Amino acid sequence: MIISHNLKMYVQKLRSSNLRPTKQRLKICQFLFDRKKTFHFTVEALNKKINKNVATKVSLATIYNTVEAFTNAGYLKEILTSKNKSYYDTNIKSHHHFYDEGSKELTDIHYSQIKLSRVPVPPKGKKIKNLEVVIRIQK
Amino acid sequence: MIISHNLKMYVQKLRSSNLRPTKQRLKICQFLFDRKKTFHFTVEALNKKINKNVATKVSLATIYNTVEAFTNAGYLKEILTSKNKSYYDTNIKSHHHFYDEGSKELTDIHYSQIKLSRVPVPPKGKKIKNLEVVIRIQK
DNA sequence: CTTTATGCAAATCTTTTGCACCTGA
DNA sequence: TCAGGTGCAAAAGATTTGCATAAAG
Repeated sequence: MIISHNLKMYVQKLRSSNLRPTKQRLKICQFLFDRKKTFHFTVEALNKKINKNVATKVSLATIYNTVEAFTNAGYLKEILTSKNKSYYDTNIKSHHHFYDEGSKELTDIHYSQIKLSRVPVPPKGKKIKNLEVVIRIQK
Repeated sequence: MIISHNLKMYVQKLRSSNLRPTKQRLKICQFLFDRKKTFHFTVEALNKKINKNVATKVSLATIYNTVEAFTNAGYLKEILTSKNKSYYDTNIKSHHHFYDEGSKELTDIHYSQIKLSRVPVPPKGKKIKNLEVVIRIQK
């Protein structure tokens, strides 16, 4: 296991969200956040990457639990797509996506690339949590 | 089975998409399109409704096949949501949705309610198929 | 008669759950 | 110690697939 100099930071981060900094969670934090660029992933893909060539594997259930916990804590954002697979994004800033139906790949669209000049009022008693634009593209 | 005066219309519609007008497809057409308002559904819900109190049931596999065929033919639109369930919409016109995370319900937003003043250029070799805005709401 | 669709059950895939064991505070 | 987390395997839920039968053209 690679020891990240960011480990302490992740411990704090987890603590501040009332999540115990367990080995598994820290490992997943490092994998997700020790990088220059944000990225998209599915749980299946994350599981494969995390458990590739390691002695002690993190169980799939724990990966599911952790991704959900991180999403609730605001470390990850779930991306809307069609079809039955959940995509997550380590970029939690407001932004949008191209979704290529052929390759099923997602590409970020920077927030400033889309401008909404008119947004509807939410139904009574509800407030807007977020707004996502997905542009489906094809050849 | 209720005989719709729109039956002939559906036969034509199916033929024009190279889909054989089978009993099952016509039944589903009637259920989906013989109404004043468009609506959203999941395959599971459609299956229940179609097969409620009928002598000869349409099999679930056929319902899946038909929904896919109708989507490819442009009679239905798949809606983007989180989580592993596909929603379809009989409203194929460009429009958007509120998605209530609590109740998991979708509400239409008329396309004129949202105005985009800036839309990005799609990647090379690709073109925009459609653009959807999903506004997540919560209490 | 030939092609395409249907029905059923089994298979697959993703996600959730129950529960015994472990671990961080 | 003890509440919360993990691992495993089983269960659940959604969708797909294979194949024999039936219906459409």
